[in-house]
Amino acid sequence: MNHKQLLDYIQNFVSLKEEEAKLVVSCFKEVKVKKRQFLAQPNFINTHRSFVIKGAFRTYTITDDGQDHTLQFAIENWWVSDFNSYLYQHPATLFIVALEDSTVLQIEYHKEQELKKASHTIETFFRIIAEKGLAFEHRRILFNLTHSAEARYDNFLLNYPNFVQRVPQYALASYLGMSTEFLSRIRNKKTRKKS
Amino acid sequence: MNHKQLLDYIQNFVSLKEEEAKLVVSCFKEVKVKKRQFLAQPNFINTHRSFVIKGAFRTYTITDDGQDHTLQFAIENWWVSDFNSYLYQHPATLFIVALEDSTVLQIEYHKEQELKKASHTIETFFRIIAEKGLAFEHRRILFNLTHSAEARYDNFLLNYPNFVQRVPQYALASYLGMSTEFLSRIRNKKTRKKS
DNA sequence: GACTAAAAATGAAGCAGATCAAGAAAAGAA
DNA sequence: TTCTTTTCTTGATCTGCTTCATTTTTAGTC
Repeated sequence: MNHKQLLDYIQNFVSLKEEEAKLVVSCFKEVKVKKRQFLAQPNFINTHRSFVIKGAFRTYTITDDGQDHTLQFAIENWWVSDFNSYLYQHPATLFIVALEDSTVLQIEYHKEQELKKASHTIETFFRIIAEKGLAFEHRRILFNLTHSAEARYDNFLLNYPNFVQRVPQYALASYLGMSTEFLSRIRNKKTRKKS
Repeated sequence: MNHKQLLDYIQNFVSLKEEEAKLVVSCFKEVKVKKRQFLAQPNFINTHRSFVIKGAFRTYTITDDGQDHTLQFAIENWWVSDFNSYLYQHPATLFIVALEDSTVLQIEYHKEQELKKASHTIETFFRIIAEKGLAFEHRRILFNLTHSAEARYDNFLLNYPNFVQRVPQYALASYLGMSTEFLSRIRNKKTRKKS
């Protein structure tokens, strides 16, 4: 049962009572997505947010000049959505695409509101993950402001070594704010050094 | 009474009962900070977070090569802290300096935990501001990834026209991820165009 | 109002990283 | 296995932005 994975994840942060756990489970429905399929697209509202059970996703936008920019990746036990679209229930600006055949658990926006209203503990859980997300993005912004392209790549490699193999290089480059070509050069320089 | 300003702010998001309002008020203490004084410094834990009643602050770091990078500004009705230090109660990496003579209301970390535990509504409030903060930083990261230095400045000007006068230009430049000189050139180009 | 210190402006030179173009390698599909 | 498409690599050239050095302007202080 895939809901166990979600409950385990939640219980890292808070302890749910029996009924709360049941309530949570009843609000999430399983969805399977094949590689290259989309979970969300610009102009459509993100009526759901998704918890990744298995697989990997990329959240990105395409600018007028055709350039591709990655805002986020998500693998097992991460959440994925166009968060601005979800939070404000406005049309999305981002694509969310599956990088592998994936399974997610989805909750509908209004169901989430009900959950948070019904249980102080669940409210606490959502507060905690929002705060952690915010702290994470602060670190990211600061690191991006203060480091070169190469240092950003090194840092990513250090923090998410397992991630790198699962993500196409052009996507990683655009996440780190550099061109595919430049990331290719950085990598090439490193492998030459090592050997 | 300055606590009214805080309560009004909170009640934009949730409705507090009489006792909850009193409880909140009892947890915040007023602190005055003169221009150029520090609210926080690297290596010290942010034991408090601050709600700005009056004045302006800048949150920044200085890299080994002496460069100054601004993570955040805060004016009236904004929160200010080294959020990673506050959330995890770890030593800070950021300076927080007053850009003007300022007044803040401070809450101690453990008091905030108690507040959130004591009241579902207050928990909801903190969840909401964390979510809004997260959505904001997502927009910021995406905009930074997808736009040139000049466009980033234009966007800031558009969204925070009143802010620009209160913030030194070198600080704004470092917030927007460009050198002071380059921002100067951008501005100069614009004023020449207009006249 | 004169003096001092901090911030902003300006020119010249340099560079990190982008762009363009073309080929090589890898992954999917039939 | 072959064919097709996508991804990655590599070289050549270009540019947005930085850095450095100096001057001008603004703000703060006695």
